[in-house]
Amino acid sequence: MNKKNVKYLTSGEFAKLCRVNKQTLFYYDQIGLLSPIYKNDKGYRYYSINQIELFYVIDLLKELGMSLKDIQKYAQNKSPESFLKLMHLQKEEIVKKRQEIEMKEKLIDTKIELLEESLTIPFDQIELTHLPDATLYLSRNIEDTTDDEFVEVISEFIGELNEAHLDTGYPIGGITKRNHVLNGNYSKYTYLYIEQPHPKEGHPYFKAVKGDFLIGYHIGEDHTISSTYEKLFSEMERLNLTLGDYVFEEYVYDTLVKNQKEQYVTKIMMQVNKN
Amino acid sequence: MNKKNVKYLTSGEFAKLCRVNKQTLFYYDQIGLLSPIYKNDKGYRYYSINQIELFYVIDLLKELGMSLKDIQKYAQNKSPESFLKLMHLQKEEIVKKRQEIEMKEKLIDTKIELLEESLTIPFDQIELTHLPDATLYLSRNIEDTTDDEFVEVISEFIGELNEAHLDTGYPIGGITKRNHVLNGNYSKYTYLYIEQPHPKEGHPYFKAVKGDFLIGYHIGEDHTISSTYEKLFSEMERLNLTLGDYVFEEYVYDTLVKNQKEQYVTKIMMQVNKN
DNA sequence: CCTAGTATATATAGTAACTATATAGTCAAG
DNA sequence: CTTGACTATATAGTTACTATATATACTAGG
Repeated sequence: MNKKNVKYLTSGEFAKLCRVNKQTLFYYDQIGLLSPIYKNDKGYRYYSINQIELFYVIDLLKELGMSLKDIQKYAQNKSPESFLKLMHLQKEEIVKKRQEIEMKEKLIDTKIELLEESLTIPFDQIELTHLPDATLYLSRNIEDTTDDEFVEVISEFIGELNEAHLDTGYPIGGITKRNHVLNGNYSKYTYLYIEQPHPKEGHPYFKAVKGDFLIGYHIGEDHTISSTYEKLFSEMERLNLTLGDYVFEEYVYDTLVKNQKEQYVTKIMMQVNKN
Repeated sequence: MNKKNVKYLTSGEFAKLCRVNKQTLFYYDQIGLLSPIYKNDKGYRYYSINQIELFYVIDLLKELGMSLKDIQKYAQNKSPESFLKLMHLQKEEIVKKRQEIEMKEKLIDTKIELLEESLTIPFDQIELTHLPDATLYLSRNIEDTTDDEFVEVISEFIGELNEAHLDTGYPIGGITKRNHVLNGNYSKYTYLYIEQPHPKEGHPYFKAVKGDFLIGYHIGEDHTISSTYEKLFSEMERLNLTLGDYVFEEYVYDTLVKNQKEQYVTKIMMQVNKN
C-alpha cells in the first residue's frame, strides 16, 4: 500500500483545510472533541483527510446551536443509529433556521424598498391619492385597555408575528377611528397593524378598505403631531373633502435611521370622502 | 393625546418581547447600543414599542457576523442613506448565509439517506450489480505526487468543493487504476472523487462509465484491506469476470459514526467485464 | 398602613468558544 | 550550521452573554 494514502496533515495544513484558526484545533484537541489521529514523540499533531468530515459535522451542529460539550457527549458514544437519530433531530432545527434566514432576507429587502422610496418623498407636501387594497395584520382592540392589558396585547401581537413568520420588515402602524380624530384625540389607536404584502392562508386579517387618502408627513416628536393634523384638516377643507372612517399612522424614519426625535418622520394617512 | 400610546415597557416586559434575557438588555444599555428611551429617577428603564425594530436590526446584524462594536459604530451616526448602504451590504451577506444553510440542509439529507441505506446492507456479502451513470467531481491526478503536492491537491479539491458549493455530504472516495490493483497496490488512488447527484453547469466533471461492478465491504483498518480484495478476486474468478479499468473505494462508516478503527467499513466497487 | 411577594437596580464573578501573545523546541533548505 | 518557517505549551485576553449576591422599589391583600 502506497504511503500517499496514509499521508497525514499537520495542524496548520488541516486548519487551512477547515478554514479555521490553528488554535481552534488545539482547543478541540484539548477538550477531546476532535483529536489528531496521530501524535509523534515531539507532540506534533497529524490529522487524516477523513477527519474533515467530522469537522464539518461539528461545524454543522455548532451552527444549529449545540454546545461543544453536547457535541462531545454524542461523539463519545457514536453509532450509525445514534447518528441517524441526531441527523433527524437536526433536520428539524435546520429547517427552522432556514426559515428564519429567509424571513430576515425578506426583512432586508423590505427595508431597502421602503428606504429607497422614502428618499424620493417630499415630506412637506400633502397629497391626495387613491390607495389600492392592502392586507393588514391587526392587533386586538386597544381602545380602552389598561396599561397592563396594553402590554399584553402588544406582546400577543408581536408574538403572533414571530410565530407565524409574519414580520416582513414593514413598520408597525396604528389605526385611529374617525370620532377620536374629530375630538382631537389624534393617535388614540384602536388597532395596531402591520402590512402583509404576501398574506398567508389561515390567519385572521383585516383587509383595509381601499379608497381615497389624504397623506401628509409629520417631522418631529409625536406629541407635536397636532400641528400636522391641522394642516391636513385645512387641506381637506380646501379640497372639499370629509373625513372617512379611519386614520393610519406609521413611522417612516425613527430610532432606526435617526438619532434625534426631532428628525423622526411619521406618515399620516387619512381616509377621505369626495363630495 | 391618550397616554396609552406613549406607554412604556419595563425592562422585563421589553425583554420578553425581544425574547431575550433581561441582563442582555442591561448589557446593551451599558455599552450604549440600545438604551431605554426613558429612565426614571430610581434608575428604572422604560422602553418604547418602536425600539423593538432597532432590536430586530441589531439581532439581524449580529447573525450576519457583525460585532456589537461595529453595530454601535453604525448606530452612532445613523442616516437613511447610511442605513440603506448597510442593508445593501448585508443583503449580500445574507444570501451567502442562506446558501450555506441550504448546503448544510442538503448535507443532512444526504447523511440520512446514506445511513438509512447502510443499515440494510449485509457487509459480509459480495454482490455483482449494474450501476447507472453517476456524475463524479474529480481531484487532479495524485498518482505520482510528493507529500507536499498531495496536500496541495487535497486543499485545492476541498477548496473547490467549498467555493462552488459542491459538497453534498457524500463521502470522499478514491479511484485506483486497474494496473495498480493488479500489482497489489490497492488504494493507490489516481483521483479523489465525490458524487454529484445534481451536477451544476460550468464545472469540469468526470462522468463515471456505467457498467457492471463487483461490490464488497471491508470491515477494519485500511492496512488490512488486502484480505477483502482477495475475496473479491476469487469471487471474480468464480463468476468468470475480468477486472475493468477502475476500482472505487469509499467509507461507509468512519470517524463519524464509529469510535474504533476496527469497526470502520469501506465499500469497494470493482469495475468488471463479463466474458 | 403594613407586609409579603415580585419586580427593579447595580456590582461582580463566571462561562463558552475562541483568539492572541510569549516562550521554546523542531525541521528543512541553502 | 544557520535561518526562517513551522511546531508546541502555557497563559492571558476578548466577546457576548449569564448567573449570583445584595439592595431598593412597587403593588396587592389583610
